[in-house]
Amino acid sequence: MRVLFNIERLIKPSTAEINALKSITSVRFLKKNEHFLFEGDLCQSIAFIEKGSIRYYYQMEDRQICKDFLLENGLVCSFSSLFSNEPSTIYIQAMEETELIEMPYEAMQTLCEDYPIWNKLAQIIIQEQIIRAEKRESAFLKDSPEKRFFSLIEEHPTIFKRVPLQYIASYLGMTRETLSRYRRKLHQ
Amino acid sequence: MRVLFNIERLIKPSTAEINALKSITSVRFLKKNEHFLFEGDLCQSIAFIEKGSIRYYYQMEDRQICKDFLLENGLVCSFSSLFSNEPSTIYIQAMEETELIEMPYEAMQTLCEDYPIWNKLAQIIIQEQIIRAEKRESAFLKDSPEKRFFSLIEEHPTIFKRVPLQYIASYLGMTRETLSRYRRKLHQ
DNA sequence: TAATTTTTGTGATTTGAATCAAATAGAGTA
DNA sequence: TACTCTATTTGATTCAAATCACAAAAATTA
Repeated sequence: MRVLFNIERLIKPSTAEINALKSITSVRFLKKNEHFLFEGDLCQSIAFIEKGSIRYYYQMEDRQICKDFLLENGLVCSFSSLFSNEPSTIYIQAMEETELIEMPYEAMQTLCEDYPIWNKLAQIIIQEQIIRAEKRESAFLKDSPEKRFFSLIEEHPTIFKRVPLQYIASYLGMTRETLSRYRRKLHQ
Repeated sequence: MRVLFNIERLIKPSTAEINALKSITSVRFLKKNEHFLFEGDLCQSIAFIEKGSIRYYYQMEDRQICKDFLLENGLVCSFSSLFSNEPSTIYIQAMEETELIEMPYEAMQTLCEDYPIWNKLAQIIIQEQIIRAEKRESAFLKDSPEKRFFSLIEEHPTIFKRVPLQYIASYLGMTRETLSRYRRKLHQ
């Protein structure tokens, strides 16, 4: 698993610890446009992206708004549903054929109790979420839509090759037309 | 401590557990406009607001932007500085005379190792942060500035009595003039 | 209390992004 | 390959919020 390879660079689990982790994971395939989670569902598991891409979106009356994209090694989960045990307010959907390594949250909690190393990893993951959220908030507070566009191009140029532009536009808080105009500005 | 009173409603710590918690706390007073943390500082503690109010803000070249406000029972901390061990990108400042119950993060980690109940509380707090961050992000994605203003009025009407309007305006991502116009709309 | 400073409110104007309306390009399918 | 459907681009127009300029109110300070 690509995911394990990356984890192993971060922390150094023993074979026993790895096997314990593996024992609670399962592989799940999503076809293009298939959903991992619907609005109203209870999120009860987390998953790593082994291959493919995922988007999170809010369904409004007349349009969809992307909250996030994830590529390989990304962690798929509606944390607010998982933690509050309330129905999800977002949809989570595969944008390409996607392979996930999934684990039930309950099994994960037991694993973390039994293996401190995985508890440590869980903590790191949660902390990353908070850091990510702060960055995202600051982008909306400090930057203009135009600035957000140029920052995204700089930090994640690959996104533009794998994600439909209309999704990116709503992620940046602008219309497709406006995104298109910034892209034009960029090329000439 | 008001904070303890609230914690006790959430979980049921024993006297020994409470004493262990108390042993790592200290009281800290901030005068109006005094800072809890400056940009560039390393955040190494967390604090509860016993009395008073706090704002978080980014200092731009020509203006300040409020990222957040906290009142009594609020948890004061630059999580991204604390978790990443990097200098803070925000200022944290008292808006009124403020009394804090502070604890060093390191001592807190030890406490959490020794007393599972406090580890549990720490987890709950972290989870709340993530839920809060998701709500805030969705407000920027889904709502217009006007909608954000009316939502804030509904959810936290008291804020308007304790927080200067210019701070609230930047928190909502608008100018003071625009906020002033929405307020007028509200009154007549 | 008056004087000063800071904050908030109001009107006029500008501007950046949304909306509306096609046109073009591209992907998927028969 | 042609046909359909969807995504993207482009232009014209509208609109909401920013900016600018100043007045009024409130808070601080002398």
